[in-house]
Amino acid sequence: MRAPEATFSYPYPHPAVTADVVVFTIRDGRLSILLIRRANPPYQGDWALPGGFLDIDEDLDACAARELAEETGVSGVYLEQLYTFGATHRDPRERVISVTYYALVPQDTLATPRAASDAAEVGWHAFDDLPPLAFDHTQIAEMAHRRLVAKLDYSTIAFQFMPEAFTLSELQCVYEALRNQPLDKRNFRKRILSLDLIEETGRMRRNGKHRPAREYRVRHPKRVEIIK
Amino acid sequence: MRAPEATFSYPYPHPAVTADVVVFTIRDGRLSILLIRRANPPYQGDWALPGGFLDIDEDLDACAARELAEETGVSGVYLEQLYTFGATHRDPRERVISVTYYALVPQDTLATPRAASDAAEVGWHAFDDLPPLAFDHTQIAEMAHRRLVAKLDYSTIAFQFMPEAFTLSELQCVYEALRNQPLDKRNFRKRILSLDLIEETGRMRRNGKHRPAREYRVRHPKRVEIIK
DNA sequence: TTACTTGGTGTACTGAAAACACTTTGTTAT
DNA sequence: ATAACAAAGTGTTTTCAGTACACCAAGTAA
Repeated sequence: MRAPEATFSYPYPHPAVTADVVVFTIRDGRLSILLIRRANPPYQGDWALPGGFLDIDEDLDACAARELAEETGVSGVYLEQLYTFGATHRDPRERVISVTYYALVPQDTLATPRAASDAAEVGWHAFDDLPPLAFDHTQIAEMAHRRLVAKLDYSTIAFQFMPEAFTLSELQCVYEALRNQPLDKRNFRKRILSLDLIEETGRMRRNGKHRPAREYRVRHPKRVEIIK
Repeated sequence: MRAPEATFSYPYPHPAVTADVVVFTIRDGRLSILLIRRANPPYQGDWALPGGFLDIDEDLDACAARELAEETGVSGVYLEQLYTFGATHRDPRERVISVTYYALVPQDTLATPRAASDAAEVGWHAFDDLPPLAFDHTQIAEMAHRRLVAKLDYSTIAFQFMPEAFTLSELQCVYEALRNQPLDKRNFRKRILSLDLIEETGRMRRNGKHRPAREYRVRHPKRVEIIK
């Protein structure tokens, strides 16, 4: 812990730098993001994106991953830099530059995330029904959403939402939730299988009172590729 | 001017923030970028991207535009945020976060850019024959190039390289320089004209000892649109 | 055994991109 | 004047990927 009376001086004014993360998942067939309720001013009691200040000897990506792990317990997930927000008065305390990231976590990890550090509460919120957010976080979440939807069409990013084993119907539900429109089952399966990026596990999944479905796994789970 | 003995103190260490810009143009049919030779340490005498420190009451975009104008005299061009680089020791002086941008300027603006401020020299360099660059600027330039090439396929970004009036052959040369491969003339013209984004000026261009070409202009020069 | 629910499969149509060669119009040299 | 040259300009056919579309299979539960 740093002594509170220590100060750090520079010949020119320096902004503070934070990393903030938009964590997406699919819950109950709806695209959702993870929010924390702020325990302290400013915007005390409001919902906000998880994130926090950059340590002076820490890489930006590491800061985003650390804040994500500290505030949600998630690690090892897909994390990508989104954009850097730096409007002069976006934080009332001091000049703050926010380097933002977005993360994709598999369905049903973290059914009930625990509150930690400076969060009074943590919870999933359906993206199409977000509460008002602190700072410029609504704008950040919207940009992350646009990027995610755009990447659906030319990358394999959607696989990052899938658990280790899944069925083609489950994968189709993810695509439908993200694009917000139904897809033809035969065309969808043809297209996905032709990418040759998933393979059968050999097991079957019994999901209800009907015919069981084949289980698949992603061949290279960590990799997000550009396609076409 | 700020008094040199003034200092600015914070209870936690703060990084410095810069904006650096990769300025692209097409010169003699080759994709080129604008570099400055550093007048001061570190990396004194080396080539580097134009850029500089963020003023504490200045937006990030404004900083990039200001540095671009100060060091090259260019303004009013297409400028887009690229990525933020913040590896811990990318600058030997102190922790520096670089918010990078890329800019596209029309062919033949700035045939001979003038050196200014902390640049000993300014010059265009063909992208496929760059000198070693200071800091992590080679990495930044390569990322800007990947982004530019990717955007060719799904946006109208290439028009930003064109002067007010141009011929279809000139436009095709730009696409060929960026993709580094020849294109079919008939298919190219059909595709470009079907976008309905350019119109004839009514004038003809005499470019040599052969048939003159129709001149075109962009309908909405400032706008970069996503297509398809 | 029947009704129900989701899993799983193939073909025909449509529209966009790719391949491809010759005529036109101006300039310059003889 | 005319012939040689150089880049401008112009349509059709082929190919491939995306879309539309309907029925049988396999398990569960009453």
